[in-house]
Amino acid sequence: MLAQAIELLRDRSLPMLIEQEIERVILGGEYAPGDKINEQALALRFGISRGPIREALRSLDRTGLIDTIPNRGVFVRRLTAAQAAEIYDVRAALFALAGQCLAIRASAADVERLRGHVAAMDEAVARDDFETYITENFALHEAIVTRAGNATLATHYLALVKQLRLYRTRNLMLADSVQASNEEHREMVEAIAARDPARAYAAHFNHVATAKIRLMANHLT
Amino acid sequence: MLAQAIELLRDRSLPMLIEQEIERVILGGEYAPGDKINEQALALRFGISRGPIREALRSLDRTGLIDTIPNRGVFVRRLTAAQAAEIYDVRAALFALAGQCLAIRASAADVERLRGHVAAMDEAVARDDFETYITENFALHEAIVTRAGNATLATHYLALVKQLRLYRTRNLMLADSVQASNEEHREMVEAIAARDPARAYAAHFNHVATAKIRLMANHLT
DNA sequence: ATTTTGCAGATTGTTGACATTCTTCAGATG
DNA sequence: CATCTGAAGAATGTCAACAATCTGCAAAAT
Repeated sequence: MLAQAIELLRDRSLPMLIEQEIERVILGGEYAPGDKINEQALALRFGISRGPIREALRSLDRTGLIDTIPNRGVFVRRLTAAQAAEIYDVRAALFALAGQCLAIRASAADVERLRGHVAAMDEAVARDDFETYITENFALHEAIVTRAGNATLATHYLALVKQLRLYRTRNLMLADSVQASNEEHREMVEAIAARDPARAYAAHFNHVATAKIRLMANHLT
Repeated sequence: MLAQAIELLRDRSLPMLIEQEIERVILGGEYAPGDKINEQALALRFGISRGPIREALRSLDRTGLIDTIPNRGVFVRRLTAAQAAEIYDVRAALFALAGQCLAIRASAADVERLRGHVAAMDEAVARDDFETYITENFALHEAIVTRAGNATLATHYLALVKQLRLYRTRNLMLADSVQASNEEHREMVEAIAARDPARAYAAHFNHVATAKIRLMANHLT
């Protein structure tokens, strides 16, 4: 127990842990976009002083999850539809690059793993198990991005996805759109399996571009 | 004078100013990659306490300019050749997107401005004025990225360029490579002027990809 | 001779207190 | 009645001191 706690703090400082925790709180929806974040309240909640809290907030600010206004405080970032669209465009470019890279260097194990995620999503759709679908969906995207062999790419991509979680519309994925989305996944994975970089690039770009359109259409309702 | 200082602090807090200053010191080469950054020394240098210094460092850490090792301190980030190559690949993808976007929405004034930068670089090359060339070169890239109409894209692109400044090889641009580079600039700008997104995308991507090759070749010498 | 141990100094981590700024709202003013 | 003024309370900004950890080196042990 103690050894575990020590191990935890070996390369994770208190501000880093606090940052992770505040991020969880924000993305978990406990604070809504636009809400003010009170330093004292957080310090009290975690039983520490305001110093580490402030350090964590400076980091979250750079991550794009909060807005800091001097002498006014920090607020959960509020994304406009236009900003969300911007982020989707950048994300599409990065994801396409990831797909292209992975199509070049993917191992047989990589391909097998990706196919596993697609199959799991197929089953989840059949079972109307949306929770599993969402988990597997993220796992597939993360696997593609982290196995692409470019850590910088992965970092920036994941930062964008985090920011997008601040843009919560009625995010109820319609059953048929989910199925269509997984067809796109299949094309992505098969392009990678075929070791076809151009095809993978197109499939990955198209997937995010389509997701953007779906989201924007959803936004109008 | 006072009013100016007050105005400066209106939406720029002390930690933000300090962050900018530390960044300047790092990118200015005063600290070399791998060097340890002493909090106390910085606090003394700026005549403030360590609190704001630490906040600035947490932000710089997320920016990717420093590495933080708990209980050991912060160090100027050291980029390997492989990491620099990674960053170039991501940068190429983002810059290509910027070129594509700008080709769609550029105003006549935008095109004129871009052509002005290219012309200034032509003149600088003729005069062997490398300093001006570098300034204009950055100005052109920044103009393209900020006028592309996607703030997220600009933010991430500029962050990558900042990181690349940590990778200093013998960065003496050879005279003919500079001229070749400006020919690429001309093609980029003319593609934008022609309002041809696909051509602009290709020209911008090619420019960064070529720059990467030049840098990597340079690295082997 | 090599490794280990154990200080002493230096550096990072954290805290609580104080200074400054902002927010709120009641009361005054036109 | 609307607007302005200004004090009280609360929140952010900064600091200096203390605690915990690391580094370097000398002395001891194998």
